[in-house]
Amino acid sequence: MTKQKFSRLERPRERVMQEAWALLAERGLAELSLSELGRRLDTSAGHLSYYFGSKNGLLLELLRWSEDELAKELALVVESDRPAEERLRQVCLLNFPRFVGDPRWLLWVELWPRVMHEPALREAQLEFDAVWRSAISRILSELTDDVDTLTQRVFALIDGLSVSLLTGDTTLTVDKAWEHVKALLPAAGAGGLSRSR
Amino acid sequence: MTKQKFSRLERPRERVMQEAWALLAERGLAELSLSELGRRLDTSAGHLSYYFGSKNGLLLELLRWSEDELAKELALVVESDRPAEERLRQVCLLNFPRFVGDPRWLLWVELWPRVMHEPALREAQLEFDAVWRSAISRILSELTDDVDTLTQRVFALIDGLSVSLLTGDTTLTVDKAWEHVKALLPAAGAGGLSRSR
DNA sequence: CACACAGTTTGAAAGGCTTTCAAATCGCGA
DNA sequence: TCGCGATTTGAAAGCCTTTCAAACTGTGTG
Repeated sequence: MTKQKFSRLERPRERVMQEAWALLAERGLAELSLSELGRRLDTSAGHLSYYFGSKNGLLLELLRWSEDELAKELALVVESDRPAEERLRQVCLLNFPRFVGDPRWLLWVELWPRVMHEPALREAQLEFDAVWRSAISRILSELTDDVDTLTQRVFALIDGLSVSLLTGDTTLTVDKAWEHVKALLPAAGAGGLSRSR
Repeated sequence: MTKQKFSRLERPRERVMQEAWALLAERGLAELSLSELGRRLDTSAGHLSYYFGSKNGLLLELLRWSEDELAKELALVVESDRPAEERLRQVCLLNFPRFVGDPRWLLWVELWPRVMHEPALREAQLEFDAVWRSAISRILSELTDDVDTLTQRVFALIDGLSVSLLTGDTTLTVDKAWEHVKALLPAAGAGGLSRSR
């Protein structure tokens, strides 16, 4: 009784993910329908709904798929022996949107307004958040005593910067975004932005 | 030829806004349909679509409606003669979500992922953002020389904190959120979070 | 080797949504 | 009072997701 549940789609699963990802990247969230996805994959919307439970189920799996991938790279970064600041920088670069409309952040943003009304989504949010939070927390513990406070601050700033990068704020670049995060770290070099007088 | 366009709905318009707002607050974005709204207002979905141009049109008007309201209060705060830090605090309190699932922030979050593909939405985003950005900017100019940089940083942090407040992060309160923003200001009192050694 | 059967796939149906449309209605200015 | 543009209605069109029965696998068993 080997559990062969869904096994037939196991290889194709990857294909579904990639196609959905591509669709998200080129057309945006509004255009991602199970119908359209089924059309592109030569299968039926009904089947996709069955396989993922629901459209939201697919979106969640898609987010999980990409977070799992990133988690591996994140572990490497966190465990490297570079200086804390450099590790934090790499975490930021890993987390920031790679380009305007990056599907991963599209999914995150889509998740937020639904979290209040759907416990399953809230759970997913907490689960994925925890990965990044603990990574940041571990690094910051080498730089500050009030780890929780600084982690919360850095995490929120990263979210805000990511939204700007996602939506295509032309005044912000990834490098600048990192500078903003770095500025939250305890004074290692130049001080804060004060008023010369 | 007095332009009476839409005048018949002008008074009822307020009622539409309020009902939509209430619906958003109690049931969330996923449940806000023109059909449901029409049902509650004893009119038809078709009419709402005609009047607002589209469902997105309604959402945009709803956001504009609430931003306009806040802009008035914002002006009062910015022009008051309290110390810069206190004015900034009031701006933050004005801007942060008032409760978990605050419709205004629900609308903001809904706006973001659509901005890349719909020029009209991008324009609205820039317009509304500018109001807050310039208010923050004006205040920060009293505290720092590099106004643009600090404004961008503060603005991003506020966004990130707002998302946390919106989704109901139990470890964050409005007061704590303000403390985070305050910590970005040039050292007026206690220094940053460094590591005691 | 055939068969049973759980698990998968299909295509159509159900029901909800937004948007469009023609027809009915309204109300202002002449 | 009438004409006419603007509004309102309700139904239709066309999309979507989800559900469902029916057909189809492939694997383990007799």
